[in-house]
Amino acid sequence: MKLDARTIATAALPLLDDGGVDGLTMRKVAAALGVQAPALYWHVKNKRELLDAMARVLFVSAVDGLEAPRRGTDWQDWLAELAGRLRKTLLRYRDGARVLAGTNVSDDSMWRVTELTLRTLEDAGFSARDVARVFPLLLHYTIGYVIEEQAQTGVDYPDGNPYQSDEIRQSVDAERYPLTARMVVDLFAADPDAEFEHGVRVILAGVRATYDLGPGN
Amino acid sequence: MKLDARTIATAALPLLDDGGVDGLTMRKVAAALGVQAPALYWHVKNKRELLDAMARVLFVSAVDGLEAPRRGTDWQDWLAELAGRLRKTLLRYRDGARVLAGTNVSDDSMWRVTELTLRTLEDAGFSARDVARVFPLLLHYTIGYVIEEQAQTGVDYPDGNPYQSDEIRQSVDAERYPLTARMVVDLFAADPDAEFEHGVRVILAGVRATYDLGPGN
DNA sequence: CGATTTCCTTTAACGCTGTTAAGGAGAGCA
DNA sequence: TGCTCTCCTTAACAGCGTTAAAGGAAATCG
Repeated sequence: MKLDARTIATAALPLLDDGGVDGLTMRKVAAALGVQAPALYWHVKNKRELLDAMARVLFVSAVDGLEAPRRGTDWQDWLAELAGRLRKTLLRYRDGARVLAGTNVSDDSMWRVTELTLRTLEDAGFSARDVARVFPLLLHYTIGYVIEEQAQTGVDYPDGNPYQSDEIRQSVDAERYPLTARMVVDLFAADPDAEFEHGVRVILAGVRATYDLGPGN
Repeated sequence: MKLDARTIATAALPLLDDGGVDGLTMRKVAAALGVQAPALYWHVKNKRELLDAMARVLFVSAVDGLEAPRRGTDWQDWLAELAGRLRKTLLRYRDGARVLAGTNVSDDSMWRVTELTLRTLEDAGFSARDVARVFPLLLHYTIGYVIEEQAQTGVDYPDGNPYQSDEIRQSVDAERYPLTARMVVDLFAADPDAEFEHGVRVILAGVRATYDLGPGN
């Protein structure tokens, strides 16, 4: 097999599923490729760069095949789908969001999807200034949401994950904090997909309400 | 000095500033307390638990002294201030957001501020169901934003931080992606405080637009 | 009072990590 | 043949989180 940063990163991603990002070692990655650990350093400067490459692969696969909104498609639906795609991709591997978070992804596909987004928003009538703020807003929310989401199922707690609903339920004093107690119950009963989508919709509603839309919208 | 999880965590936080969370070692923390590394394990089960304790200290100090909105204070201003406080606290130490992100903070003060938020929103006329969604929304955005923010100044890249504006500017093809090229320039010229505040305001506008407010609001 | 127990720390050591140094096998080319 | 370039190997290093075992100080007990 031909080795390069991208193939290494691609091989490394599934390894996240046992042990998460903390459990990912150069030796494991090398073994998965049938190679010794130092061999990786020919293609990748260090582990940080491997993680960057993994983040890139993740992002690219999230926006792969993404096209400009078809005529008649609402810009909000299009953005919601983009955020949903990104989330689904991050959820495919344990700690996916932590891998992407704060990583410098400067791939061509990154700029391609950014440009697509900006153009979509400009077409919808937003000013250039406003447009530049929407994409980061959605991105930050998505990453924050998924990090939290994956933390709930991810971390290996030897004796009882404290994210377990029962654990948390018991830790909040229902006498003093009745609203919180009820919220916690609701939160664990909620469908994460719907909850995320809902958050995106709220943000998009905020975008709509905040910015001046040009004539015709 | 009396040692316990909280004092250890408090001593550990400033150590984040050199090396970030990846450079934080039990031995360094121990040294800062004038003690040998294994001594920490009497007070803390493992490093994960130390990081949890650090996250708790961070969160507690963020909401310390927080009070319900004074009469006449808009609920939106109050929430914006809460988010701003959290951000400022996370920014005090390198990788502060990464430390907090996805950590299980089940401190009493966590529930106190949650209850405060919920009550504030209920007073503003929101339904219980809707109310439970606003707090996570702001939290996720804030964490996502600050992680990104700290990544830009945090990571040690030996030769040139690729988050540097010049680096990124050059990596985007201004011919094919003109809107993106302009956005990148704007993004680096922007004031991060204002940008964050703006994002919060958009979200709050979305909240206002999305949910039914009871009579009188 | 000495003996015992409890609490907290120490020293020593374990297996594992990321990473570097040095060298070798093979291809392409002179 | 011999040189060079590419890519992998083995060996080794310092440093990591963590555990085991022992020690010392202070409180408790008889």
